[in-house]
Amino acid sequence: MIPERPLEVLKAIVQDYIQSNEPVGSKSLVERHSFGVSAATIRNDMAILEEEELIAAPHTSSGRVPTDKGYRLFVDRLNEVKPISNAERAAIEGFLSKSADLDETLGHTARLLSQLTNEIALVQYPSLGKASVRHIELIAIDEKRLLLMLITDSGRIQQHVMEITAGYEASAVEKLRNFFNEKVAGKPLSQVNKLLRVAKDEIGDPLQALAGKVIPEIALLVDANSQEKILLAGTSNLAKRQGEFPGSISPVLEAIEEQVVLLKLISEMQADQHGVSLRIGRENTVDALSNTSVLVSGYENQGSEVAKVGVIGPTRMDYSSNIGAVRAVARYLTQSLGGL
Amino acid sequence: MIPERPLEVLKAIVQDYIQSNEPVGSKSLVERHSFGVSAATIRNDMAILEEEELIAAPHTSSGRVPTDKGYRLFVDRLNEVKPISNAERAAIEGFLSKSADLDETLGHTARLLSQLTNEIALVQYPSLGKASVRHIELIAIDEKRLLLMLITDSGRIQQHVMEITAGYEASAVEKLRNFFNEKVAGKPLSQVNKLLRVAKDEIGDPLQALAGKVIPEIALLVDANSQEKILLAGTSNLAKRQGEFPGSISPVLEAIEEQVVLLKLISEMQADQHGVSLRIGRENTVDALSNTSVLVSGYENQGSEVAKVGVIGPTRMDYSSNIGAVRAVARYLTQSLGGL
DNA sequence: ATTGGCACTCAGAAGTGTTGAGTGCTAACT
DNA sequence: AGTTAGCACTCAACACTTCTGAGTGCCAAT
Repeated sequence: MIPERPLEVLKAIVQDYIQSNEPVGSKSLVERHSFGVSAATIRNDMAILEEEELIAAPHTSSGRVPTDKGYRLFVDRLNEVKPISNAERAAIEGFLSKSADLDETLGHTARLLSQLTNEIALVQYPSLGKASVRHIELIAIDEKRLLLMLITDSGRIQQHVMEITAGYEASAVEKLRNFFNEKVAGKPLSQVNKLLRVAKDEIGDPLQALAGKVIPEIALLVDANSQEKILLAGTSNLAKRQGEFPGSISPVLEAIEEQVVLLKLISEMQADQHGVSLRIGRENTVDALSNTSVLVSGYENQGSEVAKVGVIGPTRMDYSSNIGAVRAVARYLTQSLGGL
Repeated sequence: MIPERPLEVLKAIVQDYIQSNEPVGSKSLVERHSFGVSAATIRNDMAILEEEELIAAPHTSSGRVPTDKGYRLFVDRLNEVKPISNAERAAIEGFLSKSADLDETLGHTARLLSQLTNEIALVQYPSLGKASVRHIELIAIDEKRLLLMLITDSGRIQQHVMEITAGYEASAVEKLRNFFNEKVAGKPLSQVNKLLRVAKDEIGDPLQALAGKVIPEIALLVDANSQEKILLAGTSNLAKRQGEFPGSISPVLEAIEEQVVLLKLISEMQADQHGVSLRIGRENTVDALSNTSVLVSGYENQGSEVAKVGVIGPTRMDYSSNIGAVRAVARYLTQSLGGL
């Protein structure tokens, strides 16, 4: 077991390093914190920490830098989550309350979170899961075009304009709409395609042709809905803060633009006691992300967790603030979705 | 007047410099191009060019680099626009043909252009201008929520979900919709708010209350439509290519994220003989952009130019390819909008 | 257990050659 | 006239060295 003071020292090292991005030495530590002991004593404590591989020296006889393991211990045992400020709270509430539908809400959330943390924000689209159809709408825009809308109970509204070569009756559209809604409203998305295919044969002859054209388009909307997808925001933060990154940032950018990899990664992550889940450095199975930490929290809709929201940044990110921000945003997002 | 060969030399310098990002010297010039004369002669030509401030030396006795003026002459008189490749054409067509509504189309366009050029792409939303209402739609989602849609003849579809505290009749919604469309369909957006406000008083009593709630929300949609707005894509290209930029890139990022500045800048730009408009380096009135070139082309809707699309990159961008790409994308965008 | 003292280490800054790509100029050549 | 070879000159970039200071590890004294 590691005694108390060395742990305090670790905490101080992490904090100083996050702030300065410079390896921190015993002397500057005693200057900036009041341990009530001398630098030499701190050095002894640091020797213990190094023994435990919680800190490491970039080169012989330089200051120390926390290892992934060090950050991990810091986050799990030493770190108090900093609650977001009132100004931030106001920003979140103001931002999210303005959003009308799902796409807008998620887009706002991503941008908001990236501004709050100065990191890259990610927002996963709610998975198909138990989502079901609330409503299907068909609108005749003009003689040759039909607007299709699919509204799910998760609040997502999707639309698609389709061309109709042959003309059609205005009343036909309305009949078709009612017919579709009768069949699929309230049904889970996963069943819609099958239901519609079956329904097609039941339909009366004057509508049959039109229905044949519309149904595949609805299927496309449903598929687009079930596609797992991640929204990113603030990638330009990376460019701005590039000096804080060891090595090049291009591989990082490439990795996070690779949706599949990212989806796999965050789907593996399960919330811990803070209500968030964190992968530090090499804990990420993705090689290009070995210098970054990924921090996510789940958000809910209809009472069950549907997807994740979080940030990606250098391992030396400000965990206190970021955990607070991600947690708060996830909470407000859940709340905001409840109202859609 | 500058004689022919020196101009050829300038052309070669620009091309080599764009390719290598290194100051180019007389010797490497004769090696890579066949001028049929010796390096010494080229040096004499370069002296002329330097006299004219078309090229400059970053430091005494190093290779030369084109000045803004040099790029300008190159683009105006020496440069043949490289037509886009078949593969690129296919990519554009494939990409844009898939888009359903305006937002989607513009989003795709921005991403496409940034991929095509490896620069930051910008797409300006069509200005209100002569756009008019094609259709207003009201859809009852459930007892307490109403979905508002505004479809303009520029193909833009906007939606907003509003909460209704008091209940309402299903038929009332339909009546209201018909009423609204009667009043404003086909009318210019700029008149919609006024028309609706007047119409409100004409409406029968059972609908009055509901109309009173809906009309302000429609006004919001109209306003959102008239707001000038720019879409950016590929800002992470900057991070990847950062070595090609002199100095830091942060100010550049900040400048282009400042929509107002950017809007002012591109609204000043008028197409030249290539069908595109180009500001090179300090020709941009914005200080932070003195090392970048802004290249835009107008795109049309309903036969009149509505807004601009283009790229931002280092002054040493590949003008040949980029002009081709921007032009092509603008043309396809116009075409694609015609079909909405 | 803590501390002052001290020898030791090493990255980074500052200073010192060396090299080579590149220039500008002149005198000779066509 | 325009072109060219030749040559002295410049200077960024690189390699190499020296210097410095923040930092360590260890030990003997408290």
